[in-house]
Amino acid sequence: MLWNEGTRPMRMSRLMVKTLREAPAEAELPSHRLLLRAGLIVPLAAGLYCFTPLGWRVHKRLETIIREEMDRYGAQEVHLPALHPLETWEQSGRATTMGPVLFHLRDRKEREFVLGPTHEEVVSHLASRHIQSYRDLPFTLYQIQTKFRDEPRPRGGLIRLREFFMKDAYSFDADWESLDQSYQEAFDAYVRIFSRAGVPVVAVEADSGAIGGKDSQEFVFLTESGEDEILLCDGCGYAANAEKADFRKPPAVAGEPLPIEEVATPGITTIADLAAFLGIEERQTAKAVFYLADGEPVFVCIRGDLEVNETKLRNALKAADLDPMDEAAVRKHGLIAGSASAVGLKGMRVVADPTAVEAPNLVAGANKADTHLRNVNHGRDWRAGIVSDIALARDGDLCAQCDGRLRGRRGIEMGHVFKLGTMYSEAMGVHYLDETGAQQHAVMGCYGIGVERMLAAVIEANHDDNGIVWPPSVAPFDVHVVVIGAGNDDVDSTLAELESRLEAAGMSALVDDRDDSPGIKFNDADLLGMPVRITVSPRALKNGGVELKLRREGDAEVIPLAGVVERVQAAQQAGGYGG
RNA sequence: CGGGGUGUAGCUCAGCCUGGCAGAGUGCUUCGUUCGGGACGAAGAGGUCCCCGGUUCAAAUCCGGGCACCCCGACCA
Repeated sequence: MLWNEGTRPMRMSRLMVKTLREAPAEAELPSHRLLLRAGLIVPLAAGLYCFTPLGWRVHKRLETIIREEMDRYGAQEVHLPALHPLETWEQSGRATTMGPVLFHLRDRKEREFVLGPTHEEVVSHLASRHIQSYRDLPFTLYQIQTKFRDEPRPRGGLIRLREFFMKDAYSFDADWESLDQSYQEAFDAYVRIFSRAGVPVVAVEADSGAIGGKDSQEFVFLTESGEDEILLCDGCGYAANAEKADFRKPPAVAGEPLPIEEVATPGITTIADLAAFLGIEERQTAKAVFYLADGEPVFVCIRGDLEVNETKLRNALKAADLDPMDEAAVRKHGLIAGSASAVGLKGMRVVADPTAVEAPNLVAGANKADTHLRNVNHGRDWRAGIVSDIALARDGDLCAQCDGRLRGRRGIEMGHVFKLGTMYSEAMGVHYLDETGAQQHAVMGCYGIGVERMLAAVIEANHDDNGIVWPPSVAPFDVHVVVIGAGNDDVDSTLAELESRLEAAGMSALVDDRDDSPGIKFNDADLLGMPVRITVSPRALKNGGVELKLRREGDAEVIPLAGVVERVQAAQQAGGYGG
């Protein structure tokens, strides 16, 4: 649990760190500001940071927690190359689907390589060399390794990097039932990892993409500054990424189909205006949205009171790429934005949400300006090529599973567990012979955790106005010793005694021996955030010992030197993060 | 890639509009006084004013182009 047992306490005067009184202007997130102010990281370029000794110690402790929990359930650590031949990515087809995020390079013989953004292909290659029989399954491999992604927008300090450490694990099973168990083991390990590291997370259902796959869950750290929209039911435990979230849609206004008729709607181009103008509800209208799916025009229709979920739409279309049409494309395909409908539409695919198909007598566009149609009915007036749930769940919507309501929250994805299935084992040739001698593809799962992102979240979740408040499990040092009055014989001898006691107990300590004022030292101690602060000073000695203060609590107390180790241990236990 | 913002001392920023000695705070060095919550005095060091080009007697300042960084959206751990 303590990798640095027996090491001498680190002297602040020797530690390669410089705290900053003010954070650089570009840093906005608390974690970003504190990482820079405490000198844990130093920027090199957008999305690239150097870790200082202090920052790297935290990184290593997080890695240790991850390794222990992965090893605990039998996952086996490996190391895979970060440099991959381009052919490996062509073999899976992801050289094109992941195209823009891949960093490309060539060797001296002009052979093309990429820097690995993830390792499904390579681990599949490795596994394929081993797996021959069902007797070789199941197993889970993992590594903690650098990933490279040419992100469109690195951001938030350690939140979104171009080079980062990921703990990525891959399970190989003979069938889906066995995968369920491997998946559950990984899931349980993740719960323990985040709990130990002091990162509160919620597991939410996530989109598994158009590439097949089955269950997929994300471990999300809830924070206003998060980039993901999460929906949580206030009634049952349902939690899902907005991309995936299911909800109960309001019922349609019932009625027998009436004859279609044109109505003049001068200047009306939005659903809200249309409903107000005609004195009807938004759910009595049909909303039209236009997309380009892999370059092909797609007409999308949904009931007017709902929004389109682009992830669900992409999946329904099995499209790799989906973008809303810009004005030029809208014109090019002869669509009238604000007055469009699928009635009489030709030359493009039509995708509809069931709500637009089931509701009778909707008001839809007439495909000419300032005009709409009343009483449009699916089947009679238009027909969708694809009918699929493409509605976006929003804050306040009804839960699909209980009578509760969904609440929208923001969050950052810390980890992802995903039942991949056989996509990669088919592409990369990972197969085995079953009991009957038939060739089968291994069923895979993959499980990722972003280490730096987790570090940032630890700080987001554990800080106050004065600085970081490390959970004992990941603090760079167990104890921060502030020395006041160095040169005084009693202070010097007490410090020496304290240091040897801490060392003997296997506790790591940072000793602020700098020739600075007490105020500077106390403020730095708060900023750096070690769980326990011990002050050695003439005043404390006069009061019978050294002063001990917990970072997460306000008051200090003087205790005899002999009681220090015991108190520090108690504080570590009380931290609530099983070390 | 679209939109917005910023670039001047290690850090935070002023100066730019209205062209004319490159500045403040903080940090750093030295000396002295201090010594329990970012002390005080004195003396110093520190600059490609993001880059390239243009205008001008003269450019941090005006004009053109480029780059970098940050923030918001489409993607991910």
